[in-house]
Amino acid sequence: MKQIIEFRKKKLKELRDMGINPYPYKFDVSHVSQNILKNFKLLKGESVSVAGRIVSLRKMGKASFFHVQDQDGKIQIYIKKDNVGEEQYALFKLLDMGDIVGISGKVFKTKTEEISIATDEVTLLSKSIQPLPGSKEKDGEKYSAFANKEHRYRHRYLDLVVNPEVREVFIKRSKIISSIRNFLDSHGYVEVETPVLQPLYGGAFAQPFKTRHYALDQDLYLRIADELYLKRLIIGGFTRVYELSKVFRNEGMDRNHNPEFTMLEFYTAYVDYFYLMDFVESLIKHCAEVLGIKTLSAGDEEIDIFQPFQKASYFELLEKAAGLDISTFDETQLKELCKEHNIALEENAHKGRMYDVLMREFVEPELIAPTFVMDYPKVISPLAKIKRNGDGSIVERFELFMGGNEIANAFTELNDPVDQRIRMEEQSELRKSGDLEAQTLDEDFLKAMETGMPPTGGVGIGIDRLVMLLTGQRSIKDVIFFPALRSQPDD
RNA sequence: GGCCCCGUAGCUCAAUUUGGCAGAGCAGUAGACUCUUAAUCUAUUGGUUGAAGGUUCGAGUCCUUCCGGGGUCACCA
Repeated sequence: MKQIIEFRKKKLKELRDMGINPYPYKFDVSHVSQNILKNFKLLKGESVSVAGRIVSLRKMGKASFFHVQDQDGKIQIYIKKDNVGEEQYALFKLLDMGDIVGISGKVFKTKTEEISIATDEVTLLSKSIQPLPGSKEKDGEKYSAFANKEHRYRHRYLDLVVNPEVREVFIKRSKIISSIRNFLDSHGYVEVETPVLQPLYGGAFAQPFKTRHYALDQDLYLRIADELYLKRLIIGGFTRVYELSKVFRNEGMDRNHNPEFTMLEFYTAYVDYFYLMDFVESLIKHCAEVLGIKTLSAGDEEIDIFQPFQKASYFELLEKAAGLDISTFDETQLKELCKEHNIALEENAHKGRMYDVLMREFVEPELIAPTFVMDYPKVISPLAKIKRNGDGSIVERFELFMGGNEIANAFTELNDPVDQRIRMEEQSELRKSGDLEAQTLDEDFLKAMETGMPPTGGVGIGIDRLVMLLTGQRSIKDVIFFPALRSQPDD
């Protein structure tokens, strides 16, 4: 390792002695590789210039081949001593895998029918002194691939250079996000920004990250949701707003959780959750359309995204799964039911918590085809409005499940300030009794709601999980460039 | 946080079962080679076996602790 870097530095010195700046300032690029490969007939024999990283190298005595990788592909370069002269070929001989070069030359096809560029001039654009991980491939099959996940996540730049399919996932991620923005913009939504640093956190059940503002001499929390601020904007007169940004939750990490993740929340005045179901369905179908996807694979099953999404009620699903009329159960009966199925419950678990646990155990993994689960218990939904024509224990809330994963969470928002105060007080009580994730009472928010909030529908969508679903990735770490890892002092 | 698995050269991996000289391919270096493509041929460098202790005549291998990762359960989205 040390010796490789020494050799590279020696080459750097040789290059400088030849009067070559190994780190020049610019290079004029006329074409990208994919463009040349697609338009060979037009470009055959034409002069082009490309730039990129050397990712394969077959040096021979007086003529050589290598591949240069640019933004979305790579192209073979042919360099012949007779064509470029002694000096240029000597420069070429000092190049290594990983160096960034500019090539100008003429487009042609080799004996073996590979579209290539015959070099007129090669320009070193950046000398690499750290070696790339070995990677060779034939017919798409990789040999000694760069596969160690930890190395890939810690050195994502290497992963991106060596594993082009990783780049594809992130290109798709970008497309999904821009298609969401386009969709919302074209439906009259205004993109807004609300505080990341908040004196009180709310809008979800989670523990926050805490930080300190020195000038204010005050503790602040990194937001766990955008909800309460976006509703303040609805109260202020905006009728359609969205925010697409990071939120932070101080909880365990695994295949489905990163401590910071990207969330979309949007709020629509004068609509209820029925409207939102249709809207979310169109939004997701729009993303799939932009990506050109028709089906998703979840385990062995193929899901048709363009089928109409199903709708089912929370308690119906739960009762069907358990074979019992659960909505009439009291706490003791629920506790026994959990016990029967070996589901662990914490000491202070309340009724809503038990519903939630049972749901997760019996129902959610079965929801493969896109399904809106409707009408949640009030106790686990302190910001949602009571179901019209109901008994008061159910709220108008839905979650969208696809492939067994929760993708969206939405309610007809509670806008009755008196009821909202009661619900927040209930959460406060739960908090006092030891539920660290119960929500805090936000007096300023209650005051805002007392000013009058229109009937409103609100949706939250976990973008990372949507991207996982639409790109077929099994780990959230594979849709986040730099996933959270414990820091390593050696690095 | 609990449990299970893993960590050996720049990369991919052997050697761990049964303790006995730390190895291979690729990458690198030197040389040959004017249509190669996992280029080829010849020669060759490269190691604190994640870290620290312990057992032993002897530890990559056994034991303890720690560090890091993966999986899973719990919690959550």
